[in-house]
This record gives sequence, structure tokens and C-alpha cells, in this order.
Amino acid sequence: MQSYSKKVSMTVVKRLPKYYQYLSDLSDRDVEKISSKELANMMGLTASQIRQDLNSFGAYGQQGYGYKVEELKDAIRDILGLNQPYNCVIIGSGNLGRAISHYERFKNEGIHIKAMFDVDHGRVGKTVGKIPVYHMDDLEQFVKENEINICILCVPREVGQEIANRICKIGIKAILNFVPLDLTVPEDVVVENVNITDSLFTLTFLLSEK
Amino acid sequence: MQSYSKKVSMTVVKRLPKYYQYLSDLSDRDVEKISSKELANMMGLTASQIRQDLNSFGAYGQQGYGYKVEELKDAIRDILGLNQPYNCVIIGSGNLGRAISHYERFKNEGIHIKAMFDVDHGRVGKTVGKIPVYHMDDLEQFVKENEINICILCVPREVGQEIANRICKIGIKAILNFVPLDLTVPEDVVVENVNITDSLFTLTFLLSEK
DNA sequence: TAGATTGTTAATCGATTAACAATC
DNA sequence: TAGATTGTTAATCGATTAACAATC
Repeated sequence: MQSYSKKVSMTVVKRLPKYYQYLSDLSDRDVEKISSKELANMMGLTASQIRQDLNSFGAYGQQGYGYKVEELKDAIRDILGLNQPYNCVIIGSGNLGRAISHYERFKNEGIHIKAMFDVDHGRVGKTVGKIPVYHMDDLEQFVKENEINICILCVPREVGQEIANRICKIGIKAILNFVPLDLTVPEDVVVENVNITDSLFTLTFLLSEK
Repeated sequence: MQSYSKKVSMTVVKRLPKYYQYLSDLSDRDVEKISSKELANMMGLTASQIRQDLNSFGAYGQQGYGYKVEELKDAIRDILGLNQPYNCVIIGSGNLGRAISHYERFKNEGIHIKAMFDVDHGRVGKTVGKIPVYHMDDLEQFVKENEINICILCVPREVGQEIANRICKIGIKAILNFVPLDLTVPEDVVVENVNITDSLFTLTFLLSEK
């Protein structure tokens, strides 16, 4: 496991998943080495930026050669925290929750979705793929018994904050939040928002600009 | 309709949907005026930043008073291009496509989802909510006959680029892309990516940092 | 008028790009 | 050794913060 000391800026962190994706693809195609220039062309960045980014966490290539794909990929995977497994629950078994439960990539990277929760008795007791759907009443107990550390929140806006409160109370420290709401959480809980409507509005802006 | 001349930076544009959300909520609660300071507190920004942002497109408040919520909300709505309606198709009627077809907010803002397309004969011919699901073979004709200007892409990675090519060929100029792939499109086509896996990896980074 | 808050300029900070010596 | 490409420093650019005069 590669260790790194320097602080990685959030700007760089936001680019890391993309680096990881490209390096994984290169690795799958058995490409062994890549230069910052080649990678920049592929990703639409500058070579300079890539070298700065990679240096910000100390990953190093070889002068006159480039970067070893496998090595760099593994270094970035470690920095993203993907060198350890995570246990995850999805709250809300609607279409969005179900869509996410099918993401193959999650399981491949050691992110295991253990259960889904819902209040709809028509859904509770069934399974989605191989994932069981339980009633919200059983959330607290399940989280404690299964060492859950990530919660994916796919509930209606009206109950978003309320459920976030419950989640934080049980000790979950990370929320992937699909609710279009800025959740208020204790400062030791990290939240990453996915706001599909915001993305659409950015798109209409770009479209109407032309 | 408010007109604006200065160029708005992408950094600001990415914040506009959030401003719009907060101002809509204030408006719903019949709040008439807001100061940059109050809004900053609510949104977790600085008052200075808010004033700079709003000034970058010429929206103005009143010195000594603040901003009129309704007026500012409408100005931002116009800048986001939401003063005109859009016709939209969703490609891929899996869980993700279906989830998005249920977003009430889209319709409220004049973004009309006219149809969904799929290759699965088990899905074609049915409806999702009130939205019909057609076969991909009928895509070209439907787009032409219904003045579609936005496409929401929810297909498997393997066929993402191929379908993007088809979309661009018919003349659609905007794609909301859920496929974890950097699409190659003509330069007059705008693409906004939503990458759920990338968001999750940002989350695991933040979680493992602690 | 006095108080509040904007619009706007200046100062600071951080991110990107350019350049090049180090070195494989 | 010559060529390539990194790591890293310096220069530039852009975004955020601070400060304050303008003015409602």
C-alpha cells in the first residue's frame, strides 16, 4: 500500500475518480505505460496539470519513461480509500435506489450493498437482485449488526433531513445523498451530493447560451 | 425577461441551480427580501461571494435593502434558460430512466419528457407513468416529429458512444449523460455528465481520510 | 439623517500553465 | 550518449475574500 503525506486539494480529489477510470481502462487493454502527454490528450487535460495532480500526492513516474499504468492505478485506488471494503445500505427502494443497487462497479471495488430499506409494505420483504428490502423500523438494528459505514439516501425531499438525522445517530459517517437538499449533519459525517436536477439546469444554461 | 451581457464563468453557473433552489424555497415561504449575508448563512457561502456571483450577470439588489427574492429568482431562472420549454427523451427505460421520468421538478420547470426508448421488447409498448416507451428503431422519426432538444442518456456503457452518435446525427444539441464515459460529440453539442460512481469514490476518499 | 447593505475595487489565495533542470 | 519525460519552480490566470465608498 502506497502511503502519501501531502494534503491533496479537493480540486484534485474530484479528478481522481476520472483518473482511476481511465487507468482502469488502460489496464484492461494491457497498456503498460503512459506519459502525462498521452493521458492529457485522452482526458482533455494538460500534461502539466496531470503531473501537478499526481505529484500532489507523491505518486511518481519515471523520468524519460512515463508512468506505469498498473502502479499508478493502484496508487490512486488506495488514495480513494478503495483498498478497504465498505458496507452500505440504500434507503428508499424506488427506481433510483434499485438502479444503484445494480451498479456492478460498486461490488467490483469492494463496496457491498447489504440491504435496502423502505416504508412501503408492498416492497418490504422482497428482494431487488439479491438485495433484501427491509422495513425502516429495522434500520437501526441492521446497521449495528452489519457494520454499515455508508448510506445511500434515495428518499423523498420531505423526509430527507429526518432520515439523515436517524442515520447519523446510529453512527454512520458517510452519506451519498440523492435528496435535493443540503443536509445538516454532525461535522464528523461526510456527505456527497448528487443533484440530477442541478445537472439538468446546467445543461439548459449551456443549451440556451448558444 | 431580464437580459444580461457579461460572461458568466462556469464556476458561477455551477452554483446557479443552488441559488435557484434556495430562492424558490424562500419564495414558497413568502419571504420577500433577503440580504447577501442571510443567504450566505443559509447556503454556506460568504456574503462577498454571493454579491460577486450575482453581479457577474448584472442582477442587482438595492443598497441598504437587499435582494427581492421573487425578482432574483426569476432573473436566475432566465439565465438558466428556464424561461422557455424543452422537449426531452430518455434513452434506456431501466430503473434509472424510470426514476428520472418521475422527477416532478422537471415538468414544473417546463422540461417535458415526451417519450422513453428501449431495445427490450418486454418494455416497448408500455408506459411509465404517462410516458410511452418506444423501440429504439423509432427514435429518429420521433425526435424529428416532436422537436426534441434534450436527450437523457441512461444506457449501458457498451452502447453509450454509439447511441450518442445517433443522437447527434438527428440534431439533438444537449445530452444529460449518465453513462460513465466521456462522450465524443460535435462541438455544437453540450453534454453534462452525472457520474454516480465518481461521487461515491469521492465519498470513500473523504471517509477514509478521517 | 443614521443604519444597512449593495456594487465594486483591491488584496489574497489557489489552481493552471509554462519552462526547464534533473534523470532515466 | 541522445532523446524523452518527469518533478518542480516560476509565471500567469482566475476565483475568493476583504474593504469601503455609494446609496437606498
